[in-house]
Amino acid sequence: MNPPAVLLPRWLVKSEPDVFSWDDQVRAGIEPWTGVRNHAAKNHLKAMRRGDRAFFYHSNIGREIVGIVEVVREAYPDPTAEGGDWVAVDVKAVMPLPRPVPLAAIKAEPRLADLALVRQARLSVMPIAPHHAEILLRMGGLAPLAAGMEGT
DNA sequence: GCCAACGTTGGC
DNA sequence: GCCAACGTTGGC
Repeated sequence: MNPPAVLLPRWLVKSEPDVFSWDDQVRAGIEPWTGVRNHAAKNHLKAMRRGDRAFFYHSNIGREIVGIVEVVREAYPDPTAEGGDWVAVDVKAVMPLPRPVPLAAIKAEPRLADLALVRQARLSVMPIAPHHAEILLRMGGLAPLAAGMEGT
């Protein structure tokens, strides 16, 4: 049985599962990704495009990548922000990873040594290079779907 | 519970 | 504009 094929995620977003977990995301359907108050993370949110995929990571509790979400609405003013130019995007669950990928396994993989998740522990929204995304997908029990192969 | 990383604030 | 103090995040 081949692993399911999915589009390569371009991003990774973090959530503390006791605040908002993958199960919450699945239950919610479409969820506004709010509360980002870091300028680097904000700029990544602004660069997200409709249809982009993102890894969903449980920080603090679990410390593992648990699923993949899709951006369904591009950056708009964060309704939870008072002032400032903070933004939110809307995301929806695509699928869980057949095998969640723990931070420990990511750190043990030399090819992922320069991943932002490892190098910049506090960044909550980050880009993922295609070759890193492919490694993470395979570790999670999925296979990358080549661009242009959608629906085939 | 501790502490390193790092962003922000505010005095100068 | 510099930098010390402080607060927050998040891994351990």
